[in-house]
Amino acid sequence: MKSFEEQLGVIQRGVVDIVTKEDLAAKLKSGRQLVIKLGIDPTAADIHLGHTVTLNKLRQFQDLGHRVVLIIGDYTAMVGDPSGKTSGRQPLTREDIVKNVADYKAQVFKILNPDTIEIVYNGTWFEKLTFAETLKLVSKFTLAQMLEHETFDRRFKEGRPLSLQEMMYPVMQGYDSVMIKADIEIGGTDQRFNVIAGRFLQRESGMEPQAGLFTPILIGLDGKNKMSKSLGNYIALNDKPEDMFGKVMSIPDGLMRNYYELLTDVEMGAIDSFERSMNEGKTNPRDIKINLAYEIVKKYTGEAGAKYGREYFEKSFGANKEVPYEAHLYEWTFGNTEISVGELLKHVGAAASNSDARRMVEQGGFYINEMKISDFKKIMRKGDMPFTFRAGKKNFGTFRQQ
RNA sequence: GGAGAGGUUCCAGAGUGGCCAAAUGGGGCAGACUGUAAAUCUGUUGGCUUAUGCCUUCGAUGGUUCGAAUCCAUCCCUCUCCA
Repeated sequence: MKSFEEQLGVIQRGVVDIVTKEDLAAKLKSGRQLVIKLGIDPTAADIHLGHTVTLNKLRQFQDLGHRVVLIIGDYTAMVGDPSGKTSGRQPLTREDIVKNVADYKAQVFKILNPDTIEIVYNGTWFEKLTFAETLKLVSKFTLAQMLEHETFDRRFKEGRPLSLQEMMYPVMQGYDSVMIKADIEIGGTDQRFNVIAGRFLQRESGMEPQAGLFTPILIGLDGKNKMSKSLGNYIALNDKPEDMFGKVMSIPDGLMRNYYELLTDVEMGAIDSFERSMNEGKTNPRDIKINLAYEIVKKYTGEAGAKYGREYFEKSFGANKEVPYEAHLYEWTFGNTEISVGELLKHVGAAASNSDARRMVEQGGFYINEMKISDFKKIMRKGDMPFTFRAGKKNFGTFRQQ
């Protein structure tokens, strides 16, 4: 096992808050193998880079030789997300959960080491709790304590709905920590309250409280909101390399440092020198971003994927750009031998409706064989194949007989 | 249990009988500019083989009316205060 100082250096990277530093230090100094906890929701199996921030941290702990426990919150999933507007989720069926977890594993093992990870469902203990035991657990908390949770407090003050069951979320998550005797819990800053509830319950149970390690919430591609699927500003682990590369390239410059630090293994010193060089005008920010995209894509799709992504990007948007029409091939799968361009746009997913397609065409965003098409009623025939099309910047492809 | 406020298009939020597919802002999309960055500017933003046309939409269902997001009834949901 590495020295205390070495461990701390690795652990602190990208971490915005530690509760408490003293507790963490004491645990690390003890020299024993620590239990590191991360809870996950088995609801959405589609992981994006925002989720990887904590996963990366977990991996670091694995590499340091600690015991990493991943808790699948099959019971917590019934409660609903306290931060969300939607309270009260539909309980997932056993099959849903099993499927989601399988999908989840396939993705997280791109980051985590499957050989040393422990995975447990919190239903293991929650399904055994009697109502009396549950009451006893809940009785440890007061309303005032709950209102220390900013999300609850704000909703309460703004007069928005706030259900009791939502308050079970921190209670349950805290109980998980008791059950696995967690030493350190990792989470985004939004997990602060829940992690502290864990410390509280552990102390109540006569245990040494876990330390909380908080990673920032990753900002999405828009540079403003947190990365999330529902906002559409995300990069999924399952994205194709070229899409992943392109998406990284579209982030605002100000986000680059953040992404380097949280999403890549590039040394902090190297990141600093990139930044310096950029600020002094020696390097085009674009090149630093290309490197960033390369690093990220490499992590999930390997060297080959990263190279392909970069080539694709440079061909599409570099100095002598040409649209890589060949990247998306379409066959003539229409019932008819004639089709309006509106139908075509809908078919390739560039437009949601005919009206949408019409708008795009009329606004000059549609090209067939590099020729701008401004007539919405233009008809394409099967015999016109092969031909290329482009609608806006992101939709393009080739229609051809396979 | 009682009293009051409220539920509008992706979001916020106007609209209180016809001029409302519904102001304004945000977001989205398209265009210009560019480094597929940021900022800025322009256009557009329910659907329909584009139409001084039709259909669907203003919590739900019924009703009044030539005509309803707007009025009435019932119901569902949220919040506030009181108990």
